[in-house]
Parts: sequence; C-alpha cells; structure tokens
Amino acid sequence: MKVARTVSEKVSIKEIAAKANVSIATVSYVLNGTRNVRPKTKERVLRVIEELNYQPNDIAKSLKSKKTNTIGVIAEDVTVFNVPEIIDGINDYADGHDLHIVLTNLRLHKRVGHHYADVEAYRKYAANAVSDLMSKQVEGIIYVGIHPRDVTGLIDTRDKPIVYTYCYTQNDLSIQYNDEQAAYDSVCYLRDKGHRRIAVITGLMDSIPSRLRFNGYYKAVMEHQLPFEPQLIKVGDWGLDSGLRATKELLELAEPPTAVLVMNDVMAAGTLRAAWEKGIRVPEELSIIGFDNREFSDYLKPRLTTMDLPLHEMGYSSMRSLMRMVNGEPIEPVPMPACVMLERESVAPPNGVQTS
Amino acid sequence: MKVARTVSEKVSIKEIAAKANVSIATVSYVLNGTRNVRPKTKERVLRVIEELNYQPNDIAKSLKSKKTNTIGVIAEDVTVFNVPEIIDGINDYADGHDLHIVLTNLRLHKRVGHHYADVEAYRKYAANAVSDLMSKQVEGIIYVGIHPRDVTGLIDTRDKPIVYTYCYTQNDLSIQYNDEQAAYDSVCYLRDKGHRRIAVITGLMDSIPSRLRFNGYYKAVMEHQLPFEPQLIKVGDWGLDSGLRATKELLELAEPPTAVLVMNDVMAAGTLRAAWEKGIRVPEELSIIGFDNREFSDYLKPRLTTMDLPLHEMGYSSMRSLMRMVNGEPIEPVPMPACVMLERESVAPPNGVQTS
DNA sequence: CTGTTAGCGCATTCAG
DNA sequence: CTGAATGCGCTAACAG
Repeated sequence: MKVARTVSEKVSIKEIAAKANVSIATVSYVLNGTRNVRPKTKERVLRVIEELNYQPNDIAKSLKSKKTNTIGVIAEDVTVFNVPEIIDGINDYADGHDLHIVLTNLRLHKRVGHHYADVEAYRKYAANAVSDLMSKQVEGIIYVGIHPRDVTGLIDTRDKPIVYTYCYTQNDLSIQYNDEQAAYDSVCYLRDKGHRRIAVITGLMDSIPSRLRFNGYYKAVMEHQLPFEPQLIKVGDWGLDSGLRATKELLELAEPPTAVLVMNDVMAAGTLRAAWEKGIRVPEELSIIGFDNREFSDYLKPRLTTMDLPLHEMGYSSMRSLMRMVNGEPIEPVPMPACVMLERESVAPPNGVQTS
Repeated sequence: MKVARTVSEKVSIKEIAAKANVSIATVSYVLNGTRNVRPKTKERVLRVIEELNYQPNDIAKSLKSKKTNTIGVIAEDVTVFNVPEIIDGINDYADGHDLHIVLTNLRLHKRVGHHYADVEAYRKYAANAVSDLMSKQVEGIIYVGIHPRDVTGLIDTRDKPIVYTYCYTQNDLSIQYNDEQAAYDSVCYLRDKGHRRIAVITGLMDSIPSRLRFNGYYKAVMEHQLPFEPQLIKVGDWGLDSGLRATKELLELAEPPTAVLVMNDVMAAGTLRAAWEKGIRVPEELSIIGFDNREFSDYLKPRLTTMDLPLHEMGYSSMRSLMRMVNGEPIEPVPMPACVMLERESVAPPNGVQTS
C-alpha cells in the first residue's frame, strides 16, 4: 500500500527503529542480512520501512564502511565519437556489479581544439578532475582519451588505481585495441579478394594509430609479396579533403591501385567523392576499406566496408581490470581487444575477377 | 616542496591538527575560510596540509552539511546522437558551479531496441536508477531522453527536484527545443529562396516531433499561400530507405516539388540518393533541408543544409533550472531553445531563378 | 582568535 | 536474538 507521504525530510534508520519498537542495530541487521533476526520482528521492521518509504543513505554508509562503490570516469570529451560507446561499456560492467559512475568531462575539444598534443594546455583540468574525484572517495579512475596517444605523466593519482583507455601510457595499465592487427587483416582481406596493388592513405604520420596501422599494412604487403611502391602510400590528415586529394593522386597514377586502405571513415568519404568525381566506380573499379565504423559510413553510397572498433569492450574491459586492482587481485595481462571487419559494399574483386 | 609520500592511508583533518598543534576546528576554519585565523597559525596549518598531502573527504563533509553538490543524470542511452552534446552542456554548467555528476545510463537502445514507446518495458530500470540516485543523496536529477515523447509517470522522484530534457512531461519541468518554429523557419527560408512547391517528408506520424514540425510546415505554407497538396506530403519512418522511397515518389509526380523539407538527416541522405538515382541535380533541380545536423550531413555530397539542434543549450539550461529548484528559487519560465539553420550546399533558388 | 564538543546516518562491536 | 555504545571525518555551535 502506497502512502502518500510528501516528505522532503529524510527518514533515517533511527525513526524506523522507533516506530518498530526495536533498536537501530536490529534495523541494520534486517537491512543488510548481517545477522539473523526473529521472523516476526523482521517482518514488522520491513513493514515500517515500506510505510515510511525509507531510503538508506549511502553517504553515511560510505563514511562508515569506507567504500563508496563509485568509480570516477574522466572523459577527455564526451562529444567525440569514440567516448559514448566506451562509457556504455563501462556502464554495462557497472550495472552488473553495483557500481556507480561519477563522470568528469574535460571538454578538451571545445577548450583546446585539436591541440591535445600540448599536454600542458590541459594538465590543470586533468589535475583538478583527479583531485575532485579523490575527495569524492572514488575507488578508482578510468581515463578515456579521444585520440590514441601517449599521455604518460598527465596526471598523478597517488596510488589510487587507474586504467587508461583509448590512449597509451607507460607506467599504468592502458587498454587499447589492436591497431596493427586490424590494418594487417584489412590488407589480407583485400588480397583474398584478389587485389595486389593496394594503396594506403594514412592519417597524420606523427600519430600512433597511423604508425601502427602502417606497420600492419607493411607487414601484410611483405608477407604476401604484394607490390610495395611509394606512390601507393599517401599521407592524409584525418580530414575528408585530405582523403579526396590523396585519392585523386592515386587515381592519376600510370598504374593506379585496385584497392585502397583508408585509415579512417572520414577520409574514406573523401575517397568515395574523389572516385565519383573521376568517374571511377566503387567497388567495381576501386575497392575501399575504411576504419572506425562511424555511423555515417553506413549511409554512404556505396555503404562503406570498414573496421569496427571494439569500443564497448574497451570500456567493459577497463572496468574489469580496474576492479581487480581495487580488490587487490593480481592484474593478469588482458589481450588487446580486436577490431572486426564489417563487410558492406565498397569492396569487390578487381576487374570483376572472381577468386576463391 | 613535494614529499614523496606513498600513502594509501588517508590523512584526516585530525592528523593535520595534531601535527600543527591546533584543534581540528581551526584546521576546518582555515580550510573553509569560515572564520578568521591568525595568519601565522594559518600558514602553519597550510604547510602541514601541503606536507601531508591532505585531501578533504567529501563524504564526511556531505554527511554533516547535508549537501553533496552532486546531481544525478539519467540518460536513456548515451550512445544515441543527441545525448553526448546534452551531457556536455550539463558539464559546462556543472564546471562553473562546483557541481558533480553521477551518470546513470539506462542503455535503452540496447535493452529494448526501438520499443521505447512501451514504457513498461523499462520502468524498472528507471525506478532503480532513481532509487540509487536518491540513496546517493543527489541534489536533483536530470533525465535525458533519446526521442522527444511524453514520459509522464515514468518515474517518481518523491519531491526531489527533476528536470527532463529531450522529452516531454506533464507535471514536471521539461526543456525541449522549438520544433514547430524550426520547421516553420525552414519553409520560410525556402520560400525566400523562391520556392513555392515545397514538399515535406515526415517521420513516423505518431511521434511528437513529426506532428510539431508538420504544424510548422503547415503554418508557413498557409501563411505564404503556398500550394498545399496531399501529394507533396510523404510519411517516412526516420530511416534512410523511407526517405529514398518517398523522394522517388515525389520526383515521379506530374508536377514535382522544387524543394523538400526532410524531418531528419538520415532520411535526407535517402533523398540525396534518390535524386542521384533519378539523375536529378541537387540543389539545382531539387533543394533539400534536413533536420538534426548529424555529423555526417557535412560529409554528404552536396553538403546538407540542415537544422542544428540546440543540444548543448538544452543541457545547460536544464541544469540552470534544476539548480534554481534545488535552491528554492522561483522557476521562471524559460523560452524554448531555438534551432538554427545551417546553410550549406543543398539549397538553391528553383530553376536557377534568383530572388531578392 | 582558538579549543571543546555534539552530532550527521549508519555499521559494528560488546554486553546482555 | 536484541540493545547500548562507539566512531567514521567533518562542521558549527558554544566556550573560553
């Protein structure tokens, strides 16, 4: 029976003890099942709890137990595409383990634009975030980056467990997907379709993903004895226009590639546009593989075949590792989450040739 | 001077009082500036604080002061496009007001798919979220929807202040953008470009945004005495294919429209594709206005002119209103945040005709 | 100006 | 099985 109590005043364990004619300890026992309580008493307490609509006060509980069941998440910027899915993974784990999330959003993109290479520019924001989280007595921290780069030394958590994800760090645990493997797999996939002249459009070459993905490309090309020519390697800047420009150059080659691995979907959209402008049909005359599985890649024409990033898994895995640290369990090395190829419409055998 | 203390054990106000030869009250005073303290004493205390690397315990502070400076955010699903920007707005306000955010992610999209109309399916998730947040003693709650619909009665916050955004509610404050005005403005914009036969592709007609936007369309059409013909009205389902199909039908009309207002960018991508398939040039032969300013709308060819949603403002404004409620200030009615037209490349005068 | 002290709501001894 | 008492870290009266 719901009683229409319009209370703002909190009812505490003490009041319910009084109304049920028991001590506060007894109430605590029935609440937590810490000890056996006579069924009749228990029921009486439970009823009063129901009637008064008692809600336990986690603050008081935490003060006593020194556990908050709360972890702090520092996101460099929640509006960047990779972050929400990672947070979703974090929440997925948290839901199943009675954990709560305090979210700090550094808003890096809006505050320092693309200058996230300049760590000093936002060190103070990060330090403040950590400090606030410490005061809130979080059990641990997860740091979610917006671009895979090395952030070693950015923050000091003073022995509070921390896990980094979507970025790299030297002295702490960081969870990243396997960039090199993904690029390697892409090239193998194209080769299996019958391609040999496979070009690559990289992102900025001073970025870790570009290097790693290029390693994967190089490794596959060497392993399968595919033609490795400098003209087939173009450096982009992650932006659409750079993909467009690079692709045009590729298409103007005496012997153009039949396929191109583009290191993100945004540049791949540029590739698609370049092909369209040049009158080159995709995938019949040019196969394209993108990277990131951005939502729009499914809306392009043709629908883009791309590498899906294991973002949810990264969030989930970060939480699992963090909680092991929190509980003092040994941190067993976890395998890097793998990207998975999403086969859509932008890849076909070269010149309509079918291969087994 | 930084002392390399590798402490896990928290240092408390008591310890620093002891080391500084003052009472704990004095430490509290210098910490909070609650009262004047002799400069010399103050400095001594401050030094010990620095040396011991003291971090105040917000949990204890909250227990005493009955204020947590924390607000709970219940997001129906952080992976849906509108949510991150709204959260960003919430953070923007929070950063400037020493407020913290506990984030609850209902993960609706993954849990109930598109059946968010069936409130019962996730009432328990929402109720749990509220209950947890109450226990955590949040000062108030912001509920962030993923589709503008009426969620009245979904949750009961028992007098804890709550503000809803990106959804509607009867008895509480909800912050939504002005849908009708946006559609109205779009049609006026097209008319100003010289268009008269303006078609519309709606979303599902049982949705609030579709109705509101249609109202705006209708109002502008009537006001400017534009042709109002049933053939110019197509009902979509928010998906790309429905936009494609609707557009084809429009293009096959004896007298096709010169412009079309599409109620979201995803369907507008379908419109673009339909035009392409029909060999109709955009914007020369068909002008298109989308809705939502999804990121990909800037990657389409031509770049899509669209209505930008004031998501950041909605988050910010929700927080401002919520904090007024928390502080017992009167809630003055706030104007609905307005959408703003993003002029890009998908609109031109009809038949190349120039108008003033 | 500074010290003493009483709780905040709860969990957990320790006695009955 | 139950009640009284203690204290978590801190703030704010109240007393000097």
